[in-house]
Amino acid sequence: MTKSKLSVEQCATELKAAIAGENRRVTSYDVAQLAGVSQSAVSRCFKPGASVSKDKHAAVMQAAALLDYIPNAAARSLITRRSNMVAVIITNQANLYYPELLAEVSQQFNARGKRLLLFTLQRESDVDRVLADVWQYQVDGVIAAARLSPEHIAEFDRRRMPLVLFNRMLRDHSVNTVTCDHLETGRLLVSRLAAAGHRQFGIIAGDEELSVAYERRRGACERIAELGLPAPVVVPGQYDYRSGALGLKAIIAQLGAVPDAIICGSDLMAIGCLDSARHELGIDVPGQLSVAGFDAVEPSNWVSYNLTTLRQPMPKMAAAAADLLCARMAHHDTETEKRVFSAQFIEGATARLTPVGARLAPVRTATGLPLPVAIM
Amino acid sequence: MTKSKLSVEQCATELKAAIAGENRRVTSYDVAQLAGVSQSAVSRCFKPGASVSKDKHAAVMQAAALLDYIPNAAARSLITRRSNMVAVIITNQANLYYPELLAEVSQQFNARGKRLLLFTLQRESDVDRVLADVWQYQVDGVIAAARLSPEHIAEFDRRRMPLVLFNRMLRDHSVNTVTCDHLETGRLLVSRLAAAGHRQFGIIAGDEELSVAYERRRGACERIAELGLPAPVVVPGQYDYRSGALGLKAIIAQLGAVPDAIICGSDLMAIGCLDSARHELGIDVPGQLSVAGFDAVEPSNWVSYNLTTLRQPMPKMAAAAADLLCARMAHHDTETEKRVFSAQFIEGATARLTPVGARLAPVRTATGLPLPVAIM
DNA sequence: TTGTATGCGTTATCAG
DNA sequence: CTGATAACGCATACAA
Repeated sequence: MTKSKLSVEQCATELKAAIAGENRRVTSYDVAQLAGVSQSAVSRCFKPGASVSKDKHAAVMQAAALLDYIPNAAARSLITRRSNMVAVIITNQANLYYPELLAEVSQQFNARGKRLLLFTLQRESDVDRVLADVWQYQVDGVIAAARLSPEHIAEFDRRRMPLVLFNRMLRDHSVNTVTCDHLETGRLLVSRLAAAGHRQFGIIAGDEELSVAYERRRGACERIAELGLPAPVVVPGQYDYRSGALGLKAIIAQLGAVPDAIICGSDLMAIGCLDSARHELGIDVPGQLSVAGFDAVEPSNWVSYNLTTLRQPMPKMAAAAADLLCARMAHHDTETEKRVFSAQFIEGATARLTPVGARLAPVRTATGLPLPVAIM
Repeated sequence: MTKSKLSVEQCATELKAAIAGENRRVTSYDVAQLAGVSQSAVSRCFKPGASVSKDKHAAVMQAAALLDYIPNAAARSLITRRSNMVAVIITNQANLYYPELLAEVSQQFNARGKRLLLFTLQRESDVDRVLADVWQYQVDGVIAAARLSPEHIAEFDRRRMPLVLFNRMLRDHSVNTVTCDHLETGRLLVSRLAAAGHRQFGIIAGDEELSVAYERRRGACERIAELGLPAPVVVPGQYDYRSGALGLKAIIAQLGAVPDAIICGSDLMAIGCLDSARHELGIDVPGQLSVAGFDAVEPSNWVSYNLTTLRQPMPKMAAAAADLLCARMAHHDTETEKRVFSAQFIEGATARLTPVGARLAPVRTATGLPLPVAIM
């Protein structure tokens, strides 16, 4: 036994040397030769539910280990037509929640045996260049946290490439989507602030080409109108820290006074607004002015800020995106679905709030589908 | 002309239908057939420096466009033995500078025609599982911002897989590395603080299994000893916000007093320390206590903090990593190189500092190689 | 259970 | 410049 094993090892070293000499990779043929079986037997040994006898399996695995053999994913994907890779397209915003998103999505797909091919966009316009790569690399599906045009969507359809949009809505298009109900979230924030007596609102919006920013702003405006409050002052922003200070000043200038509350399209802007109000303009927050944001990025929770904000259930959203995409990859004919989550209200300490009295209306989904999970 | 073109288009639609019927992909053979050329001609048309006649090229490209043909990267990588993919292995720390790293690295490699296969580690121990995937996917090289054991390094060598360590040092191992001179950075920080009169230091270290944390701490301690200052109080931390407050209290408890300055292994800890000092313990920073961090993450620059810290030149480091890896991928026999950058001192306002008088000693590299760029 | 033979879609080689 | 042909490394239908 020991003797035979030794000789196998000797053969292995010889074989490895030969392979290195030919300057090629270790293939299943090499393993087969060393183990004294056919190439297909080796292939089967590396396939989960294959039918191989116990001792043959052992022999193959030993040979494979001796040769440092690992199946070649490129060759496999060529024949199986699945690469087990998923592309993630993500805009390179200063958005502090993207790392969290990326970490969650990565974890979810790894758990499902998929690897992530990462595409970060400097500008939204890079998406065309990136898509060409996506097609080349034969990924099994795509998660897009970037703005896609209807033409892009059409190309996904044409190529039958499974797609899940993350926090990007595209009206009138049948495409898998995972989002928060940002409209409802905007409404909710106004409701809570109005209940505490705030009447004059200022809004620092994000880039309204983004559905997230648009919906948050629209939800807030809608609710303000419904409640018969004065029209809010809306100024644009870029989702970054600097926009917060600029927006605050623009609102004050436009209104000729400090409003009761400022709603910012993102935490970054809220934090910028807060810093400017407190340290630059000497405004008491929340005594004189309430400030609220969206996203609950890590710094919003720091003692210096303790921001009133709304948290997206990122882990659940990432899991949902993975589920949706995997389902679509398994059966191309599954119906598209929009999963809409609701955000969790974080009271924080930058807004004057009264304890929540009335329960809020249930979150509605755009498709009328049932809401998977109500986080509130 | 128009007539012939029309007929080509008709053929294209027919061909596409046939392909769809056979449920297969569009291949270079299909394009060749439609364009009336050989398959090799098609292949050449998609290769940058190929020799194809002008009109043939045009015909092929037209046919390709009509059929939505894109070369299959898996098949290409099978024959060329290059996948044009680079793996990035990154620990999923709350480290706020990782998104910046990822964005920069992504951009750098995309510019060089490489795609990123992303592997995020929940725990450092996941690295074994991840490496198996790395071998499978036939990536051309690996950027690792994670802790690798000498055994791991050995496996990279054995498989002749190009590797660049990012901000991880491995002593006594010949491996491409891009880092900041964290030792010098620690020394520098102490020098500046000592020059301003700080004598009693506290240090909140990071996880010292990480070379970054270890070197920052050691550099600081070394310099403190050299200057003949009292021994610093060193407490452990986890690189996160919470560790800052815990560390501060531990230092005060251990010392029985508030030290002159606290050096934190990361900005996150410095910010946590700062918040705790100011808002929890009522300590005046920098009047009573100076606080400094490392990394210059985005929040360190916010008005509420304006942290004294040191910035790693991330764009240059990412570019260096890409350069190093690409060089190694092109010629496997290039010598290993350690590129050591120096950090930029950010004065901020959380430490009492005197204007810099004496110039600092030049940064030294571990290998004695010239320093590529002195950022200071 | 096992081996044989074939094909996945491309690039490389070589003769014309 | 062009086309035929041979790899690349694997998975799978089929025969044994």
